[in-house]
Amino acid sequence: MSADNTPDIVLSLEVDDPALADRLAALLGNIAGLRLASPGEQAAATIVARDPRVMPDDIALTQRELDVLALMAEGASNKMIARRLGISVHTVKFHVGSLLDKLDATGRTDAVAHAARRGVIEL
Amino acid sequence: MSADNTPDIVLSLEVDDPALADRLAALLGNIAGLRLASPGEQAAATIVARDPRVMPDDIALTQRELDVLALMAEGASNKMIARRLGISVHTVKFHVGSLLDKLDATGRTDAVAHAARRGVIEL
DNA sequence: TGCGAAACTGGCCGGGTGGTCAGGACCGGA
DNA sequence: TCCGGTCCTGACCACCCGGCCAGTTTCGCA
Repeated sequence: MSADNTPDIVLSLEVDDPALADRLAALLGNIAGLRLASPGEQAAATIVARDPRVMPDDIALTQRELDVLALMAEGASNKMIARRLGISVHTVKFHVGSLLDKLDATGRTDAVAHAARRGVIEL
Repeated sequence: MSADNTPDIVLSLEVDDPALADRLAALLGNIAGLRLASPGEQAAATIVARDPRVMPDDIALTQRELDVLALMAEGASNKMIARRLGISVHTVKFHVGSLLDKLDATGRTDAVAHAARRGVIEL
């Protein structure tokens, strides 16, 4: 806490680049009125710096995979996707499998999260 | 630029609460090695603070639900979440059920998408 | 002191999911 | 012409998911 009665502003760090994170932590470490959050502590604000990852070249999704991905992001089940695209559930599973592979995801939720992070889809 | 040859770290502010934004700007304004971004300037990192009042009205998630939600967004299965939080799979399902209810989602993928859209979690 | 909210646990079960096999049709490039 | 990629379909199976029922403890608030 500062000298006055105002509590410190608690900041948490979410910086991918370790070097940048270290520099920020060092700079912000001992500033009056400011404090870095302990792990798990609720922060008033968060310092964010994400790597803009290479994407469109790297991951080449086919049009059909993009169709399936979009419906997955809507929370649709394989059966729903099949109905909407007019194909069989088997084929949907086939595309979902390809997506999990290409996006390096462990499940459909992870796939949607990865795709959103990489800007492949917009939530 | 600092005295040494290392360029300043440029920070941009994305803080909803004007009072908090002012305090942060004042605190960070004159730190050697740090600089706040000019409007439109590309920043190395961003300080983010979503207005805490906007969302609890809308959707009031408990801390535990937020824990579970965060792990869901990482693609973790119920079993993984249970292990990471040190609770049983049943309890995880309980929280997931609450989340699906509160977020008006049909499944975990939908829940993560909804939460990301509403800014409850950051992908 | 009671009462509700939150967190936690258990069992059960229908349906969904993901992986693995198998195949066929189409099309463009080597 | 053959090859690879895309898209499509089928079957099988272990596992996961979500919903249902039931219960416990802890904590804060009226």
